[in-house]
Amino acid sequence: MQPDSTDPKLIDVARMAGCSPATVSRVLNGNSAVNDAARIRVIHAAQILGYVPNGSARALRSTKSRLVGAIIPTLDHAIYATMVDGLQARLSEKGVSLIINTSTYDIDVEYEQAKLLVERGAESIILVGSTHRPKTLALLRQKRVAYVFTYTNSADSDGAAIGFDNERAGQTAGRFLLDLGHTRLAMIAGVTLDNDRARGRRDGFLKELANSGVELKSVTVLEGAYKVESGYACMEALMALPKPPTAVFCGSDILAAGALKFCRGVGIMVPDDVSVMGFDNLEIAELTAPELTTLEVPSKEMGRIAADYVLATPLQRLHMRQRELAIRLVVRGSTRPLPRR
Amino acid sequence: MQPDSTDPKLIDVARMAGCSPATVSRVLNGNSAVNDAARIRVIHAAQILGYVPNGSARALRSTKSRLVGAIIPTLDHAIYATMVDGLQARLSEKGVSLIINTSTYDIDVEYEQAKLLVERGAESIILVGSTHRPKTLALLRQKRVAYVFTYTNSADSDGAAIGFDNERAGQTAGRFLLDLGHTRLAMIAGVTLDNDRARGRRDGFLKELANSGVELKSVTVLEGAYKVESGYACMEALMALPKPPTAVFCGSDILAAGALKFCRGVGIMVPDDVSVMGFDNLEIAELTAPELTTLEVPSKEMGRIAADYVLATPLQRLHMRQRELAIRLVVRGSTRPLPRR
DNA sequence: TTGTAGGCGTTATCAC
DNA sequence: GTGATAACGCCTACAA
Repeated sequence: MQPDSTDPKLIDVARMAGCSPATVSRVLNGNSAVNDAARIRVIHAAQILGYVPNGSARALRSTKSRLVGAIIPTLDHAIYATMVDGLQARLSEKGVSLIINTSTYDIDVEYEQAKLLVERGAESIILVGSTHRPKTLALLRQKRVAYVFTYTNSADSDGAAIGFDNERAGQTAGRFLLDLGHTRLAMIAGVTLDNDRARGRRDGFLKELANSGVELKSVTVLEGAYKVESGYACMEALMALPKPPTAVFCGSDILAAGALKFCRGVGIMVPDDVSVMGFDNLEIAELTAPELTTLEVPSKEMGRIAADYVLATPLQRLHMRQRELAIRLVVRGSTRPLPRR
Repeated sequence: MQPDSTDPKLIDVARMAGCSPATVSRVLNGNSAVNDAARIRVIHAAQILGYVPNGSARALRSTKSRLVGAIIPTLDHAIYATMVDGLQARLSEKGVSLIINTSTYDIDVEYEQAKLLVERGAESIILVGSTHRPKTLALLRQKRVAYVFTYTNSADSDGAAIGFDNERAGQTAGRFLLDLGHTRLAMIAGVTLDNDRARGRRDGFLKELANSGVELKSVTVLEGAYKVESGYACMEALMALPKPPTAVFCGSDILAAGALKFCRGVGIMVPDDVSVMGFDNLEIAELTAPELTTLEVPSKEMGRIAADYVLATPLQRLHMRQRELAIRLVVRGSTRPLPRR
């Protein structure tokens, strides 16, 4: 917004309404009691002049910015876009604006963006996962910016966590495939570097297999970025093994969709030749052929709950610091019991 | 950010560096010449103190907020999420923050959000399409906020447009299907109310058919929200017609995917029984079976170009006000020539 | 090259 | 219930 001498300010509204700036401010903020007649005049004057308050001045004087920040890995993954959609919708209802930043899964980039958000006066920041640079969290604490981890259930001492137990989710997947009778298993995981969610899912999956007596050295785990091509390439590698798996757990529906695509291309039948399981329950999970068995992650709800948390008072927050959401197993056509041979 | 007496301010940095606030400001803004020794001392002091500038005070004093707003219909549609991803990435490189708002396709909601963005001091605003409330644009003009339309090629007198000709895109789709020999055609369009993009695609499609002598009253056009279920339901309705179409153009890949899903469920073969064409070239277009023939919309690029526009100086912008991007036809397996009977 | 001083638009603290 | 008045933290002439 360019400065402009004709741009009406609060003082102009006051003049037109025949009162002091203080009264206008009171009306605008709905705070203390103001005479009804005066209130009407102020509202009317503001309307006529097309007055729009200056948020910067407001923030400066009141130390309340009504700004919240979010740093997510990317918006190109529906799971995060949906979370942000829910977050924004809820914040918007309360007149709070959301600044969004993507870190491309890089926690150093995340730090830089956190700094910028602090500078902009963000009152709270939503982060993804629980793996962050110590200096990032130190900065937020020092500047008294509330922060929330999402997609995880492990909060640190100062922040909150809204999400689920990725390790348990991985176990659930493992159990499901084991119960189907599969013993030759493999996993296409997301990149686990600096990514507690991907790591948790993998560890939980392997743990469940080990608990059931599966030899872990027989379980191939490949890692790939959350892209269709990665899923494709990893599935190709898995099926080229001397003893290919009969069931593959993928760390994301995107990877699973890529795996399905590979199978379709080379004539491998899913689920007859191999069962494929995804994670997230994205829209695509219902569009592939066969449709994907997967674990549903409540992204939209997570965004809404994160919004509720940051909108709450510090006192209310105490009861909201740990919020674990349920993960639902969605069984569709991409998995089946291991046939007896 | 809560106020705090121990929170270092610019003046504290000045004291520690043994210089005046003005010098600190100059160093921070990299403006005028400052003695190297002093510069070093300032940077060092800021570092030690963990100084973070107050964006509100900066914005208030300099009337430059380094804030840009975007109002999009939803983040649950990959096409917008991707555009925002590109937009944010580019803005971030220049230290500009992005506030994002979703309008849920409602131009009255859009107006409210524009007001809030103006209040926050957004210097520019990215909008989708060219259909907006007159008062929305009037507000932006009055407050001297630059605005950009995306996904369209029709700018108004003050704004810029970065996108493509939806009508021509619709024609392209029509021509493609006609050239394949189809004459019994139908369309599953997006909701056209207040949506120039959906309307343009539909009108262009019908225009091309009419130009080629197709009786328009024989062409069924259904409208549905951009959801899988809508595509499914509309396709169901189309195939129940006395003379079902042999080719269906969908206003979005989402709708097309829903259409495909319906066909798969009831055993209608695509493309043998009916050709289905999408729009957008989303990731899902390569994941369905058969894969979707579609028109590629350069969402990511649009976001980047929109960012370049708002980052440009007013003078540079003059050459960037209309930017038409190419739409590419992507032929895959969901369409085929009409077999001779 | 550096410092001083004034004010950006608003809200909080007082008196009245 | 209302009005002066003084900041909030920073930038930017202008002066030195």
